[in-house]
Amino acid sequence: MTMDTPVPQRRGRRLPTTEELRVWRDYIETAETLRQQLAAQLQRDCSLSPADYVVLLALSEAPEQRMRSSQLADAAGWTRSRLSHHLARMQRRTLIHREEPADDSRGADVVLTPTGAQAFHGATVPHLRAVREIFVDALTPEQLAAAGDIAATLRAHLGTTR
Amino acid sequence: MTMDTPVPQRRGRRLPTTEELRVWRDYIETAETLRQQLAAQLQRDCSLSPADYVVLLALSEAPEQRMRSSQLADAAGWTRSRLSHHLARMQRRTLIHREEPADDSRGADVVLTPTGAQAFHGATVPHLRAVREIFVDALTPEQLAAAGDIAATLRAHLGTTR
DNA sequence: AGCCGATGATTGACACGTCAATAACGTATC
DNA sequence: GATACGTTATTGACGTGTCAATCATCGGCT
Repeated sequence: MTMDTPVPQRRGRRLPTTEELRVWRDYIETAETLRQQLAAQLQRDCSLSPADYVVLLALSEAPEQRMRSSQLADAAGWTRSRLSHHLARMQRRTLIHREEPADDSRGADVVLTPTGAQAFHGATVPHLRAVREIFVDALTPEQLAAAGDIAATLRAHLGTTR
Repeated sequence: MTMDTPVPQRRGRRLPTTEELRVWRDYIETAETLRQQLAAQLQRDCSLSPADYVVLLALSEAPEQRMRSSQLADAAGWTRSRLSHHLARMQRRTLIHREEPADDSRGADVVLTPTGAQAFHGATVPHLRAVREIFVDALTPEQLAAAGDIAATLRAHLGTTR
């Protein structure tokens, strides 16, 4: 995209160098491309979005394949709002349905339907295979370890600055 | 650190191990979190989205601060459709406007407005600073180099499989 | 009992992105 | 110069995500 960039540096190295910026863009755009590829594969082969997959995975592993809405939100690291919207869409496709629990009728129990369970089981192997092909197989064991290390470091750093 | 894999593996190591899967999730979720943090910062401080920033950057660097729609799409790595929608939104906010070029009136020239130029100039320093704080400063020079290397490897691998 | 603040979830408006269809224009070919 | 084809860009429908507002319920307190 940019070959050289006379970016205003100086004053105590406040801003990234062009090389640092290049790495940043490579990092973020590559991750985005991978996410996108995986999503396309999952959609094409299984008619599921990555978000669908996350929900179905969590429910599949849950006792009785049901879960409180708020627990699901925490498990996925999602906003309640986001989850609510997404569950509405999934319910339209009968992948899940919602029940009012006996103990606290503010909450909602999200339950995996047979359709949802079937969709998930059909999706898991192709999805994992795609992860292997697109990510794991591309990297040497050393690179893989480094990738894990970098992600952990970035996460830890996020915790300190926020 | 852990070398064993208590997951249904075997049959020619077709699927990722749990460790590989953990790294994958860390990788993709961390990138997503960073993207999200940067977007929030840019929105809060400058009322711009990352997509706005990409467009404004490209136009700022273009001769006469104008560019063919298709070139812009290529530069950003976007679909024409995506660009079209986004330009419509940006035009509503008077960050850019469109003109019909003389030579080929199928095309559209996208032009930076004064408002757009001002928004970009106000955004660039805070944005670059945020990139430094959230990404560059978190990593050692070795990790940064490794991140660049990994991204390049993944990109190269994508090229071969697609 | 009645109020009140906290909690769990939903909703509406809007930004963003994808896909498929379409419109408008250029270009070659006969 | 009319037809056919490829290119450039836009549009509409829809899925997805965010933010702020809302609704209903729970639980404690007086």
